[in-house]
Amino acid sequence: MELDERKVTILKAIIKNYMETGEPVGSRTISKYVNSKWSSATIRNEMSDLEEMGYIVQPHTSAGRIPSDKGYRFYVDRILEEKDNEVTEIKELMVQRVGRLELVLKALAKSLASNTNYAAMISGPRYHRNKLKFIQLSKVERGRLLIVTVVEGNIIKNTMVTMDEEISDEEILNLNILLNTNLNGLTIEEINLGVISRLKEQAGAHRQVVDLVLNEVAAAIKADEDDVQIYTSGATNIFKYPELSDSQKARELLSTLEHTETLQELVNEAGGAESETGIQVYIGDESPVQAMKDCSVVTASYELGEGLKGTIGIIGPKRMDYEKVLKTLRTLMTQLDATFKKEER
Amino acid sequence: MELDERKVTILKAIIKNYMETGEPVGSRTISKYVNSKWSSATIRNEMSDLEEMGYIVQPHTSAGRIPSDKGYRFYVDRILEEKDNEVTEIKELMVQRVGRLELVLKALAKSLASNTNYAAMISGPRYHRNKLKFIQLSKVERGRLLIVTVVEGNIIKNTMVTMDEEISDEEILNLNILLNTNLNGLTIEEINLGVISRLKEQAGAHRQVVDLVLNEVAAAIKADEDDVQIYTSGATNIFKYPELSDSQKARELLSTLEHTETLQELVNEAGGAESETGIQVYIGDESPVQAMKDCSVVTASYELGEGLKGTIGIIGPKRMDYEKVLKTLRTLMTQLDATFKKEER
DNA sequence: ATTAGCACTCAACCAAAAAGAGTGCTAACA
DNA sequence: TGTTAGCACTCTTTTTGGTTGAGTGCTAAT
Repeated sequence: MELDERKVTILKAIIKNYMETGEPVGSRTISKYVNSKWSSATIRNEMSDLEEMGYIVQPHTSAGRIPSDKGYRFYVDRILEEKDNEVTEIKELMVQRVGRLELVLKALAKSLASNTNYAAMISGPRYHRNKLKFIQLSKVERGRLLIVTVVEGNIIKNTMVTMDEEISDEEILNLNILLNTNLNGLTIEEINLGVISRLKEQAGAHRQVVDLVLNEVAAAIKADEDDVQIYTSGATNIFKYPELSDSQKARELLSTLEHTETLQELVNEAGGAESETGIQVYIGDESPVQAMKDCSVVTASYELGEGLKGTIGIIGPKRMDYEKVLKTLRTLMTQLDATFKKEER
Repeated sequence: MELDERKVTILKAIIKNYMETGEPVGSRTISKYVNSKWSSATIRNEMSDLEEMGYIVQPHTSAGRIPSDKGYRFYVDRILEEKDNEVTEIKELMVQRVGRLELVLKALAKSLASNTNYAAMISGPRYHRNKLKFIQLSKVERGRLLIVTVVEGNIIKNTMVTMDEEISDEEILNLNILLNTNLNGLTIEEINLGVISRLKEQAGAHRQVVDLVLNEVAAAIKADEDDVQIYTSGATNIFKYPELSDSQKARELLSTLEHTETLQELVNEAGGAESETGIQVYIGDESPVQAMKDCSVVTASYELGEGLKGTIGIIGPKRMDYEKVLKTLRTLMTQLDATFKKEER
């Protein structure tokens, strides 16, 4: 059977209507919806075909139809593409203080969630393979050393360590120079035994401190690789959609959103499967996260400077307003890119 | 009417039983519960009295009784006090890396939530009136300056700024010395015009940089005063308690837990009303947050070093296991104190 | 003062009935 | 031949009414 123009029109109408109401839609409704060009009986016939072709389903015999995953997929793949991508301005993003990445991400998630009325998720950049850009030791007080590490992408880590050994300001200065000249531009993997022993040699009396510092730096970065920070917002938005808000489903979903380990998978998947635009749409079972099989998930990966990547996700009902979400994400990507590029020089 | 011993026994039994089952408890149940000393009829009479006195209520005419807020209050105030405060060991806290306060707090919230099966909330320390301990400027690359600020309590802030002006390593060294000697030990409020102009004078050619730095430091600290970070965990635990998990209530509660602004009030209140132990119990309407009127909230304030205070909260059903929660919090306080004191030297 | 007993209340449960929404099919129509 | 009106049918949802059982309040006996 072929998907002729009328079928497409009707399918479109069904999906659109269902997205608005969340209720199964019947033939009469559609008949009125598409300007009474066809009677409900005709629509019924067409619907019957569409069901046979797998684009829509009936929750039960005497109910209207709702789009199947395949239906949504069709909608996303074909119908949305036709539209021109007029870029609407997203509400001015609160990206002012880029030094404080954490806050920016949180704010971003929040703004996304309240803009779309879905749940939003955003992962901090993954740290992997990043080059050390700058190390700074400072003596904050007797026996306490502050280690500041900056890697490419301007991500800053602080670690405070306590030392037994006493160390003078001048010695710290020298250590700083030593560390920076030897380590800058290296990735963690590249700081191997050879580099370390050379460092220690040059450190002279303070090889212990060097040891300590290297450990801490490694640990700080390591810890972050394991658990990339993930921020969520608007989780409770799902209560706005009756089909998701029965106790059982809601609980499962919210749980998943709370436990970032599971979201991690989503991030990995999204970061891995490179689509052209960096935007991925998972409908129902397509989602890598089982708990979201009744939802749709749209992910986008953003980039901040030298290959540092993070992921943004919108989680909502299958009948989410794909058009708006995609538009929003696209705009956001553009803005983020612009912001970070400017910041980067 | 007086609350004689028998009434207390019965009230206690009602509360305890209700806390276990979550169902209204009837006279027969209690009759058996307290070792058949009194018949159900007697219990009924007593219950009738207790209801009149406001300690228990009937959800509807032919149901058992459940404790009222007043009933719980009685339980918390009187009955728990009697128990000896044997301190049980809390599961070993993951407080290893105190440099990264954020992670510690998150982990703490998580552990609390999973230990108690209620929702947990923890606020970072409030920043107010804290003395600057250390400032460090570093040139990360051409035209980019990293400002690291440490205040008492070892809370570290980073800010990255971009400068037009070029500045040499040596000049930065001097600026560092200048800033530290002039600002150390001062609170933000104390850095007034006088201090600033003196600083600028001494800065010579680089008064612009000084300006920039001071602004950033002020902004960094200011921003934090406004929105103290609050971390929550185990929000979905509330689904474990049927009386809280109907869609409407759950939604409201979860929303509140998600929007930290409201929690802020809780933190302020808890921090303000100093009880002897620093632990506060809010039952139902007593809570400063309206959305929690069907819950009980237990807050505790902890201290980390020089007057830096934060708040921990447990949010659960009114029939929460007060004994366990209080015990857990008390132990936690002790451990936190110990940890931070050690860390502090 | 305590308790047994009984009448009464009310949520919860269940089944059956009615209502309503929507379909599929057939026959008529343009 | 494609479209449509109409009707019988299906299935969910809502309503209704009856039943059950837990639990109470009151009274009268102990």
